[in-house]
Amino acid sequence: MRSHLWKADTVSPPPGLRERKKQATREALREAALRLAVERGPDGVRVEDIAEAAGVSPRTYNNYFASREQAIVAAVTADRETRIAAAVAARPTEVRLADAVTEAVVEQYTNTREHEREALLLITTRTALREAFLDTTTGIEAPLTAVLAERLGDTEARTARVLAASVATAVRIALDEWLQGTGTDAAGAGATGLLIPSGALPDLLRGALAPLAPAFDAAENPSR
Amino acid sequence: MRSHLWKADTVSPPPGLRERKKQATREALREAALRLAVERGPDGVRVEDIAEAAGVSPRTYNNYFASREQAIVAAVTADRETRIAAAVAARPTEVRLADAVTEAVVEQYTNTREHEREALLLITTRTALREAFLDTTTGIEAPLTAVLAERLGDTEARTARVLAASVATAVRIALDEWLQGTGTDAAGAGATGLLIPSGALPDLLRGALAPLAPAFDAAENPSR
DNA sequence: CAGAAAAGATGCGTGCACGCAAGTTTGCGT
DNA sequence: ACGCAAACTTGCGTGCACGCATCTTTTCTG
Repeated sequence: MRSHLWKADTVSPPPGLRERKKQATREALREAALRLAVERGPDGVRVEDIAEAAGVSPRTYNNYFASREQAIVAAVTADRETRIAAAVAARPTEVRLADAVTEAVVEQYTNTREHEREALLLITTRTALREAFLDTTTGIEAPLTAVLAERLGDTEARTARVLAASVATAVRIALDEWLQGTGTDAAGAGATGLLIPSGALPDLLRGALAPLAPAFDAAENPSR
Repeated sequence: MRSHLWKADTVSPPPGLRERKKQATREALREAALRLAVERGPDGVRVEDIAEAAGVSPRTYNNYFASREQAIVAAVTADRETRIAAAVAARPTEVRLADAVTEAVVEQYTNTREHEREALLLITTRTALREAFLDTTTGIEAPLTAVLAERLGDTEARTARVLAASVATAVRIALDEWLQGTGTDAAGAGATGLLIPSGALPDLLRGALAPLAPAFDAAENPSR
């Protein structure tokens, strides 16, 4: 149930009651996770607490999230992966694909709400939360693969998947460097006045994605 | 202790007694894990059993491996990641870097001993073991980054890391397709006479790594 | 409209997985 | 040779994380 199989086909019948209740439960869990983590500190929240706040049992919690950390970071990333794919799909086909992907990633990772900055600050203070946050980048692969396959042609399905997965891993590297720069547990924990310089993140993302541009160019124009 | 920080500098003083005992413990644990998994089936082995067979406590087991599955697959992969990096480093610098990496990967993933084939068959029967096996590809990044940085020049450290991580993720995709082709839990569990067609793996690996070749070429010859 | 099938929620039991503290072993410097 | 620091081992307690079985809710079909 946690593995969300994403399909490029966005025209689908309106979801039924069961599907709507599932989404509502998922959102309730991740909002509760983040709210409690911010209120009590990340160590003061147990799965039992989150489940109770969301009105479900701890067993149900584990049907949705495999760990405490996953729910907390889910509140931050909130479907960012599908938004990245949608942003790439929305760009005109004459835009260089490598540029389209890069700008979509930069756009989605810097349009942060105030609430999210607070959550990111929280995430930097714990190793398990940082790892879970970095792990969310794997969610970029499936939706982006679908968009790239459509753009490159279905015969390039393998290429689409490799390129999409490489984008995900480049994003992970950029975020890892970014979070390292904000201070690790040893330096960042308990530190006061620490701010996340989001101005640096676009440069890190562009720098991490740049080495992949030739691969995108070659896939887009195989005759060269 | 589980995160093994790999250094390209291979000339180092001979390890001390403590280091040798750590390595011996790690090897004892992974050999015990695999032996017990083969003897009793993967579901018949507990961490307590593995620890006892290796002569350490369960707590010590978790100092070395974060899960039951990690020890089992560690017996299969057995430092393959460092061997890949060493194989790339050993190739003459006039060999195209993309080719060097591809051939090193293919070589290290197909030189399998009979014992390993038995373990791979076991791995295909359980989802958790397959996921853990795929996760081992992340270990390719650090050693390969060091080799690529040396080859491309230290100013390209970021590029080296992105390319190495992309190789790791391409290998993961190839292995995922390969394991899917050998049958999933539904089809493979309990199936008799199922063989892993290792002849197909080189093609899958080459196919997965091919889209990254232009990125390697551009990094190797930036003036073009 | 009613019954069957599918999917979700939950309790229970089991096996972890990890932080912490205390004890032991190894390495290093004098 | 000895003392101290670093690293490792281990017991203990706590909070999971998951498989299984059972019950409930939603969807689908005749």
